[in-house]
Amino acid sequence: MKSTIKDVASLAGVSVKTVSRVINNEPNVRPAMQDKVNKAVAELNFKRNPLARGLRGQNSFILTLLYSNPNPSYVLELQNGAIEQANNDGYNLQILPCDHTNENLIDNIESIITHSSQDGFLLTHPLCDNEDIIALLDKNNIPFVRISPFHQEHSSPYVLSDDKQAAYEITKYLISLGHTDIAIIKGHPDFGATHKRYEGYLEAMNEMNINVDDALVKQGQFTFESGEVCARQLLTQDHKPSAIFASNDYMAAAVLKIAAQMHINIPANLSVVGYDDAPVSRQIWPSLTTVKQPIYDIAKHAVQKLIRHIKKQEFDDVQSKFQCKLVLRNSTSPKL
Amino acid sequence: MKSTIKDVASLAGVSVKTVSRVINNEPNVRPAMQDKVNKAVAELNFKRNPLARGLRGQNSFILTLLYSNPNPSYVLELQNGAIEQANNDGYNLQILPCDHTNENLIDNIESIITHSSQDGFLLTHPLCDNEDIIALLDKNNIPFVRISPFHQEHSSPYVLSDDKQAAYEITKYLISLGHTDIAIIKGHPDFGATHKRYEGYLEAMNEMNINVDDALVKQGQFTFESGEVCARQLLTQDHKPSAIFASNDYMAAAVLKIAAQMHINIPANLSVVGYDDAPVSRQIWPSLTTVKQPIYDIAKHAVQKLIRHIKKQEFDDVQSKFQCKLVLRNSTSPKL
DNA sequence: TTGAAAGCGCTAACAC
DNA sequence: GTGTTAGCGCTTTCAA
Repeated sequence: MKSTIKDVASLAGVSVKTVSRVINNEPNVRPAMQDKVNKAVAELNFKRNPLARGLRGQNSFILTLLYSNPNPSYVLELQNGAIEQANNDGYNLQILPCDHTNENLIDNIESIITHSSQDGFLLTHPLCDNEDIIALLDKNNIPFVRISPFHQEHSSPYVLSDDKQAAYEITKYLISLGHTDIAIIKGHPDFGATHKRYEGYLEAMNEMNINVDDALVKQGQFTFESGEVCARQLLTQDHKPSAIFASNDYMAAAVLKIAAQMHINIPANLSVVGYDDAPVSRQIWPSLTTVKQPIYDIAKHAVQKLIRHIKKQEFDDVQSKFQCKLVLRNSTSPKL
Repeated sequence: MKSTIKDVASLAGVSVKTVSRVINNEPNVRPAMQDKVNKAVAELNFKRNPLARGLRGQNSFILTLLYSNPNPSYVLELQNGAIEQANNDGYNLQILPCDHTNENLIDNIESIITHSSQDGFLLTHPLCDNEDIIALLDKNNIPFVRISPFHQEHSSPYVLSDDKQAAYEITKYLISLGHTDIAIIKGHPDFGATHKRYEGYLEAMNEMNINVDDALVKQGQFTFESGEVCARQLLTQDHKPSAIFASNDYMAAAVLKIAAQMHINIPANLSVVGYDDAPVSRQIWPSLTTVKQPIYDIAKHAVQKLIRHIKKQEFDDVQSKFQCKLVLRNSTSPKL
């Protein structure tokens, strides 16, 4: 049977409180006592009952990861990093998928936070830019950490990857290959990443004094289908690009499809870059030059930040910024 | 503040036990009482504290989804279905990723089940064919439902999709297009699905009296890279196939890559089919003819089965089998 | 530095 | 049909 704190106490010949002190690393316990308790804990293979702990104390040691994101590999990497770190720190992670376009979103979330007990929230974009959600968490005094927010006014801590810088670099890379007619397919306007990536693109173009023709800027939605539409426009209009920066890999894959249908050789006659290093970027031919965000590390760090925030212990910067990595593959080549 | 059962009791002017009876739908409460309690519950927006409930009762209302699977879209669909159904039935779902190749797998799982409280496990393949895990759960008397097991001897309930039938159908489809030199790239031998899909292929070939040349049967690993290796062999050896059945979409995508490099036109000169309806099957050109498993429904059903199993209430079949759907896209065409 | 006792919110057991 | 009481395993007073 499962051992309880009482079992440990009687085996060690001390009071339950002393056991509690030892397992919680509280001060004021003599080393001799600690040894006795630790031995008993080991012998009985004792672990605290998290339910009882949560019921008694004011914290449940449950962290909630709230997301609304159609990118499975992104979400899974986020989950894995967050679970890893949470477990390391003695927390459980509750996974909470939701749909940011759902009308009842706020009500759903409210029902969850009012009637279960989580110590904190991890909010991914685009949810972390939703003012109603933020207001709700603030109202209920629930600590949260935002992952990749676009708006950064709020005083809560956040973690992000330097999307603008990465977009700048990948655009510079295309320019370094000799391209000047570089089109961009933007992402969904609700996502902060969309704007940051566009800014990085613009900065690189401006810095190199390359004029950005409006006709080379297309509004996508981050979906494969939107990528197809934009690619078809770009490759049939008067001003045709020699390189296309798609704001994610799904849309970049769509460019490859349209190019194949039009018998445009990639990368010989058209260079294409994506963003995210999604599985498809490796599963397609030519494989995509793209940008890899350190999602796993971001998630781990966000959990650490959240726990610090919950414990109000150490001082921590409000912002943590992670650098992305360019991944050079086969969809780009020097301009002929 | 959060309301408790006591608040409800005093507002309704009844005892806590009566409130407990009402919120748990127990019998022997007069309608008038029920009304009073329900009104108070609504007014206070009361919800049970799951921690207290779990601590007191012998069940925690936590179900654990244990998986070890490199396919993000599969895992996420599974999660979503399971979460949906669990929440509907008043359970929480704990997500537990693990690595089936990890040496300490059993110890890790044992540490989890010994010292936290879950009412039941959902086991996906290949974990559900791991005898050590099954023995561990049996030893601890934890109910579990297996998802897509290969070995079906164990008496615990399981849910699966009819992989053999789907593989049979997609092979028949290729045959119906006039193909006879149909190669198969098998999946990782540790996965039950690998064998079922191979069986379905063999059955279709045998039924149509088509001899299966060993040279057309390649051992893959479900990875893109293994698909590349097999495709290169198939397309360079003496006996070249006119159609290839890859046991999943990743490997099918790899076939497309190798074919592109060898300037083999798909589907005109080579038909390719995959399995799983993974995102890549839509993000690649030509898009893949493949098989869609009803993963979401399988997950929901598995949760229902698990809850019934936990409650030992209704009789339920040990096996639930779901049919897959052929998805016809652009990677297949009649043999020239 | 240590321990006894109370109680978190709920449900099971038992009384009425 | 309804209420009282005990106690799940733990941590938090507060006293020693």
